[in-house]
Amino acid sequence: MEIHQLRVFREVARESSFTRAARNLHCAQSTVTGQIKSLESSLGVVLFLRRGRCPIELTPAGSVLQSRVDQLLREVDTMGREVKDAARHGEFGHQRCDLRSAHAV
Amino acid sequence: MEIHQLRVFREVARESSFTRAARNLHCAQSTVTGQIKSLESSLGVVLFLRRGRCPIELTPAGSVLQSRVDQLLREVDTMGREVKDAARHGEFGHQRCDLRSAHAV
DNA sequence: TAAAAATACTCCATAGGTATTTTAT
DNA sequence: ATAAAATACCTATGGAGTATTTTTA
Repeated sequence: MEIHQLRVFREVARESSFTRAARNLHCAQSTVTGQIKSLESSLGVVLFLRRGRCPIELTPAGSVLQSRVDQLLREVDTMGREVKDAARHGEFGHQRCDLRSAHAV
Repeated sequence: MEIHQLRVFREVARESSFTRAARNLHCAQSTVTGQIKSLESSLGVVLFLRRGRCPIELTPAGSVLQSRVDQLLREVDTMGREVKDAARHGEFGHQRCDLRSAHAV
């Protein structure tokens, strides 16, 4: 289970469509299929019932994931923002914060 | 930022050492270095101050990440468990839960 | 038959390893 | 000198694409 796979999952579940999710995510439909497949195999569960035709349907496992994934991705994004903020205007009374020189090789 | 990178980060921060983290995670020291580097580059920040010698030290950005990552990974693991549980003994009064046949190709 | 997902294939990026070098104590 | 991290290099996996096939409403 990886974060980028959860983002793909969220979009597929929201759209009930691999094709529309791919359009919204600016990637190929086969990429979405692959991401969902590898997410499913890492979890050991099937998340969507495919019927060769839109709209696809969530399995019980997929429903549970959908009910959790939004909140989790929000927390991930918040965490990322806070980490970046700490690097930018963070605690410089903390000695040896040579982040800029370390960054600018 | 990916989940496996956050697991590596958590262990490095806990141990204050790339080498010990690698041992605990059963992987090579250079793998840990690489994971932390790619995490840092995806976030655009430096997380550890390296001094060619143990123990390494967290930057302000690294400290913020450390203060959040445990909780987040716990939620990830909980979510994974719940998804698997839903597939195993989940809502079978929900019609067409043919997960087993879909699984056993 | 038409729209959507799966598949086959190719390509490239990167995860992960071993061996070595650099660095700081 | 020694212990730890960085680096160089190699391989294998998998992410991402295009083109095609399969499926079902």
